[in-house]
Amino acid sequence: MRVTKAQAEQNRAHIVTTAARLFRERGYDGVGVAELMAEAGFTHGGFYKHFRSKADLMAEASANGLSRTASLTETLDIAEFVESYVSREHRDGRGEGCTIAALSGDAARQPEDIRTEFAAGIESLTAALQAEGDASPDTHQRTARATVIDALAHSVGAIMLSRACPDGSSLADEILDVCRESILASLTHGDGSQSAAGSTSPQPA
Amino acid sequence: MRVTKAQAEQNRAHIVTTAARLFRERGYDGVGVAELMAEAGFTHGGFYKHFRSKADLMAEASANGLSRTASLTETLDIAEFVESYVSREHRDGRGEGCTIAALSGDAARQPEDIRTEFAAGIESLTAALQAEGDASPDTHQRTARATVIDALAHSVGAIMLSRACPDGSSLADEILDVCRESILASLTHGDGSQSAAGSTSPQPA
DNA sequence: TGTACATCAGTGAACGCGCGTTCACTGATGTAC
DNA sequence: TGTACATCAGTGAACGCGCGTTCACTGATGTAC
Repeated sequence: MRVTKAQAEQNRAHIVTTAARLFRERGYDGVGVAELMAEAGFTHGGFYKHFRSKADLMAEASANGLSRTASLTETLDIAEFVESYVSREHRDGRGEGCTIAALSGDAARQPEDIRTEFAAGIESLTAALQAEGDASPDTHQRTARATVIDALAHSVGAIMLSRACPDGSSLADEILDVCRESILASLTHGDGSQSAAGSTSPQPA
Repeated sequence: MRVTKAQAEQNRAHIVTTAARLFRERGYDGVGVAELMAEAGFTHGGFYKHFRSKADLMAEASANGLSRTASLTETLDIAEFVESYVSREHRDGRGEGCTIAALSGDAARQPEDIRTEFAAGIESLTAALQAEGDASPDTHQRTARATVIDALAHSVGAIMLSRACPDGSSLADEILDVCRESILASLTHGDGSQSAAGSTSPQPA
């Protein structure tokens, strides 16, 4: 059943993006090779015609997922990013969401090649958020880069904490609301004082 | 080889705290029952005299680790907490560190009983940080509770992002430094504007 | 352009291995008299 | 208090199962002439 070179490349890419999504949903250990190949529409044996090992695919899928996140962010300024990132939709859609939020807990225990991909992914995302928007210029407080890194870490923490709570719990939503407001406020003015009466997002009760 | 009731209870407690540490270090899936019992000084068969399943121990070890974190925090005010939490020592000492930072990525994929423990753990830690320190009173901006939740999520995000980077990478340290300064600044003044210079930052139009 | 052969993506059975869990057994502890 | 028996924490072999990986095989694709 040989397949054209173009088709084989396409199949390989499909396996990688399928794996990236499944890993985001269930973690690296939560997805087996056979299951992953079945989800992509193949039998498991062919896996090793494309990848040397599951560990190799883990690294490649991570890189793929991370660059996808950076791409999706390229048209957003940092406030828009935070609005969409620190949201119930993102929290509840692991598979389609940010690879950093979904897998950085797992990545911390993985070999260096995967952590290198994560560092590169964080750099890309930071660059994308700095590039967009004339906004977040250097203040006398901190550089634009520091502002972006800080908001990113804050946003990731909010999503991860919210996801660790039971579905539908009030704490899960409270964490998101509190953090979204705080991050947006810190972006609006210097490094973060007073709010405007007319903030866009709902306040927690 | 029967053992006194007191000894059995002590052994059980030892298994739970050993498991809590190992899970923090390697994740729930990264530690097997046999390995865990060996680390605690027993053979694997006896495991089921204490616990109904590995899943049961996972929930109990999580609760144990989370309450340990809250206890250790009881004497700290929130600024002291952030100083020690957003640090290289904490980042590099998963096993002895915060259960939330170590396992919330994994917890998000676990059954509800574990996520319920995490929500309770976040509440305890929040309460401990609110109780301590006359500080962080309500501002016109947000409640003391919101301040604590926000700083906690921000701190967790900083540690998790830093841990996802390669050991010794400059980005890993930069994330920690940027976030620590930012969180402390947001605690020192209202919700975070200007530094000692005392001038209000010019607002970008 | 047409023919003959080598390549290799994909298949599906099989491998060894480690996992969570069960079980018959041991022997000191706890209890009934 | 002393004796006889039941309890049960801990042992270590064994279980079925799913994992990552290997392998002989298929047959359409790609290539050499």
